[in-house]
Amino acid sequence: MISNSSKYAIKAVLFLAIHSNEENKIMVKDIAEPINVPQAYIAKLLQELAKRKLISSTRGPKGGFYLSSEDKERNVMDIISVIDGEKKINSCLLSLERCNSSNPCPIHHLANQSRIVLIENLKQNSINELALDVKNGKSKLPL
Amino acid sequence: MISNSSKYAIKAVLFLAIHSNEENKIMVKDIAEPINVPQAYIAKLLQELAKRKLISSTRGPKGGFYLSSEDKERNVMDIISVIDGEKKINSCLLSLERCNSSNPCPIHHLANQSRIVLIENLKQNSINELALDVKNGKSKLPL
DNA sequence: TCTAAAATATGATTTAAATCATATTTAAGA
DNA sequence: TCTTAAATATGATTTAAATCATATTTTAGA
Repeated sequence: MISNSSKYAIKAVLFLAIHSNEENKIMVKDIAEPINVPQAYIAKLLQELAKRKLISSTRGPKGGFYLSSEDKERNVMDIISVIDGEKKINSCLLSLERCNSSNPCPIHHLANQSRIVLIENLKQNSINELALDVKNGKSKLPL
Repeated sequence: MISNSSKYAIKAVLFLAIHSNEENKIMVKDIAEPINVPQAYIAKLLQELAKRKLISSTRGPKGGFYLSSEDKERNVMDIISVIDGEKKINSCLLSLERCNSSNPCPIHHLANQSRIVLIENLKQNSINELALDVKNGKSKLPL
């Protein structure tokens, strides 16, 4: 339903939201360890996120990754969509191609509503709001 | 969150609920095709389900798999628990070991309630009830 | 303009899940 | 009791996801 890669990407973006800004960029090697993801792996994901404009980066000395203020207005579903694609999270619990509300599989009504709620919730808060929750003690690190 | 194996197992059990009973057992080869799962793969899963007493089977000529009336009182979560284990579906969306309501990760409150609802729903209906829904046209095949 | 430090691009390797193959055991029926 | 048809047990292979490795490009600062 959600890949490991997406989970790692979400962790990395949240980490950047909490610790970075335009003036304070962070290098891959300083991201990997605190979020418990192998460095070479998170590097690849960060590159993908940067290419797809969900995070920002600059090369060279003093370079690194960070979130611009626009980046911080994104939400968690944006990240999942980029890494996993829309199809994966939107698919029926049994991965049936034809299943939908007018042609429901035998467990459609057990699973569908909660998935819709989940997706809605994942769109509800901006990355910035989630980072503020951490700063206000409403939610906790480490990732 | 839910493995392919669990999805296949659920499909097989629902198929048996709809088409089998003590007097009418079904062979692996007659299950695989209608539920769109490779035969050797579903065979292994059915064997596991039988060993764990979620479905019934007899060997030899006229043998096959079927659901006893007790088997039909099981629910979908029972199947997931046997195939994937409890941990997988109960884990935090970010797979954080420490995340829980009193120590919530940054997206805990976005994801937790819908997961609880999903699990509750998957326990709510017996396999028999789900099969009746199909017979009454409330839900549809194929799987 | 040179050097070093960073991301980027690309592809190789590893691992776990999914899939396949087959010898063994059990039970029905001739 | 023999044969055959079924599940069972076991392990091998394949595939996709996860992970690792490295040459290239860009940029800051000397």
